[in-house]
Amino acid sequence: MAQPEPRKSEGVTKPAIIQEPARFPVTKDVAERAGVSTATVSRVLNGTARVRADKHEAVMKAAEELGFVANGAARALSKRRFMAVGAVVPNIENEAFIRLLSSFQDRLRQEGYTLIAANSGYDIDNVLREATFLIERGIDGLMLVGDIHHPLLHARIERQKIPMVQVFTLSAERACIGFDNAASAARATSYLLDLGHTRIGVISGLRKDNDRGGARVEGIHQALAARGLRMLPEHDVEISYGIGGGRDGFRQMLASGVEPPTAIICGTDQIAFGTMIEARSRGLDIPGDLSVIGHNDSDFAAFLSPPLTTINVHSAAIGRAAGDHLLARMSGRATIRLTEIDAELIVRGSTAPPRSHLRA
Amino acid sequence: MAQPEPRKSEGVTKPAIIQEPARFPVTKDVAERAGVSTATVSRVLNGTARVRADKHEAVMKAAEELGFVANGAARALSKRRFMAVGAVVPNIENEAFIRLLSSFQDRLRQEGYTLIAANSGYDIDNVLREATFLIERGIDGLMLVGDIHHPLLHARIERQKIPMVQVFTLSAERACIGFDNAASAARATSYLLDLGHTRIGVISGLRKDNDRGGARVEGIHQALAARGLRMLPEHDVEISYGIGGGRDGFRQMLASGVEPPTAIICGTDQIAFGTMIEARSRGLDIPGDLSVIGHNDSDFAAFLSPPLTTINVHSAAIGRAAGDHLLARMSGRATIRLTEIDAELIVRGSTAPPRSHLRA
DNA sequence: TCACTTTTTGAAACCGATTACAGGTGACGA
DNA sequence: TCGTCACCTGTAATCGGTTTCAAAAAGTGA
Repeated sequence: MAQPEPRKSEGVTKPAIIQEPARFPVTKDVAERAGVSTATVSRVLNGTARVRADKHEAVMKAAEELGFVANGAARALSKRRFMAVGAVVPNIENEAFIRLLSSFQDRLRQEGYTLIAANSGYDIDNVLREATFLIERGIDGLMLVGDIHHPLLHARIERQKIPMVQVFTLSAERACIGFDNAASAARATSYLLDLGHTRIGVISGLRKDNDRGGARVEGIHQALAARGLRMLPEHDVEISYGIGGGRDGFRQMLASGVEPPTAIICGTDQIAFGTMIEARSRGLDIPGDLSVIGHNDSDFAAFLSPPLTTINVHSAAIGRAAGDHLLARMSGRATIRLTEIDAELIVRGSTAPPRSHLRA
Repeated sequence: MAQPEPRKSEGVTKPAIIQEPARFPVTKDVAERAGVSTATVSRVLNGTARVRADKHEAVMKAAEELGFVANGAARALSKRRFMAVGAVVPNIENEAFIRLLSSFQDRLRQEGYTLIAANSGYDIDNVLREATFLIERGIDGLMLVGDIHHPLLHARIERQKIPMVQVFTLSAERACIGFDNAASAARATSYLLDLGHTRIGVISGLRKDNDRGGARVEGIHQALAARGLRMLPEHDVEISYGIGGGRDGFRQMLASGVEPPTAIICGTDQIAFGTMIEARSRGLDIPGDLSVIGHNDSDFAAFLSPPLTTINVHSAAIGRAAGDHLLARMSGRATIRLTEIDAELIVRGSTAPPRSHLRA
């Protein structure tokens, strides 16, 4: 078992053969092997200038044989281009953001850019932290969700002159791809009002540091006010995300003691699903006793019973447009500051006129 | 409207004031402002060596005032560490992989590493392409899903000496964090057999280039064979992922004309959900007429009616362990080649003894 | 063949941080 | 006061590509 003790002389001799750092090949190695200069290697491999056919071939052959892979850091340093963009989203596990990132990445990938995504957990300080981390990495562009961020963040982005685009929002100052959250929520509310609902509630995720969520609730209030109605404070509940959250939210609303709403607008389809489950478990009929509207048109929304009416925010289209926008900015092309990709109400079976309305 | 023609002399004069490249500050700028050398700036900012208090302060102040942000590429080049790891997953929109990536990233982030994720769409050539792209970027480590990859890929990884770990699989040769897909599927099958089922079917996603999916089906076959049973070819269907896929799959199974199975094991909870919907729409009772098992324990699984029996593959735990593993390898620490994080059958209401069995 | 373009090419500078190394400083004991 | 040592600090080399510049080679027309 015991290793034989190495002979002393071996220890003294330089460990030539054994140690052999086995570094991976660099341009210089390729250049030597092909009998050209490193400049020529670079020219061949990047196609940046004409090179005589025989040398071209020699370089290709040498690179192939050595299994040469360019060092990205060195390239980024000399080109002053990192070929990567960053994105900070509130929650990487949320379907809307996944679709956003997925289409955003696809678009960038087409032009050779890499996406580095981070999540902030809906915390303004985390957005700053993660974005700074990405900026230090050297990203060439940045996508953020929403318009309200740490003031230091904007300063940092401007200082580094990093092209930035905000999504799911329309801001007065910065480049945005998105929609008017208040207006779209107001539209959904008007739809419910037109059906005859007057007691409308909302169950949303946490609204702290979340301008979109806040704007949506604001839009609902406005639409109600426009018809001389208002929402009871007990009908406005804020929960942590998810199906369980939806159940809790609705339970909480009922526990408040006031007369329950006849319609609820939920922050996500998951919350809407939870609300439906809780309502059903209490013997309520959907949509007869309670209409429910979700957000994002998740896979399962159309398959619930009844199928869920939901607001499709077109995450994938927004991601693609954000990619287009940043790619343009990064290559110095002109861009439109605001791109509106309107949210759309998909009416399915979970909404109907309220019973009271039918009776009247 | 027309711009006034610029005076000729202006054209000749160098555009000094206007142009001003406005480069962002680099170490040298900080050094000058603080009256020290760049070496000291580096030492202060990284805390790599003691520096006299007054200089330390001067550097911090200068860096702050200039809004200095270190250039990641330069740092990566000189440290020969990129501080990023890559991951290639089959489908970024699949819940299991999202959880995997999310926990993997959290773990890495704790040690200052960045995750760069790519997806392959279950295509072996895409895995090669994306992984190569990441390697060129200079990643310090790599996570792959499954054990079967393009031979060139392994060669490339070895050549560049990049620590790599495979997840959701247990391979004979390479470092893995995962479980035995065949064994866990066999266990689920045995559970159904113990309930009295004899006609068991499977609906899975595409199995091409997907060793995990293949192994699972294999495990089911083995468990059946162990009791002298076998699966009808008509009961083995392969579909594209999703709820719609599940519906199609079950419809296809019924359309084949043979007697339908009394239990079905599905590749994902989405597929299981689709199967349940389709079965229900045909007047079948679950679990009375059909038992259904899913995979991954999605959020909604517990909330379906009946709640879905499913195999929890512990994606988050696997992601965390994969992070631990790579972090250890990247800092030269010893690691265990195989870590088994066993999948677990969560029994809920969608499985029960078959009617025929009860009658008997 | 010669003068003059045009195309290819290599040497060396450069990107911006880290770090090996050598030199400088001050403290302390003799 | 001097030597020694511990501790700081700056100079310069380094990482591995890209790119500028000027020289060399090749092509062109007379």
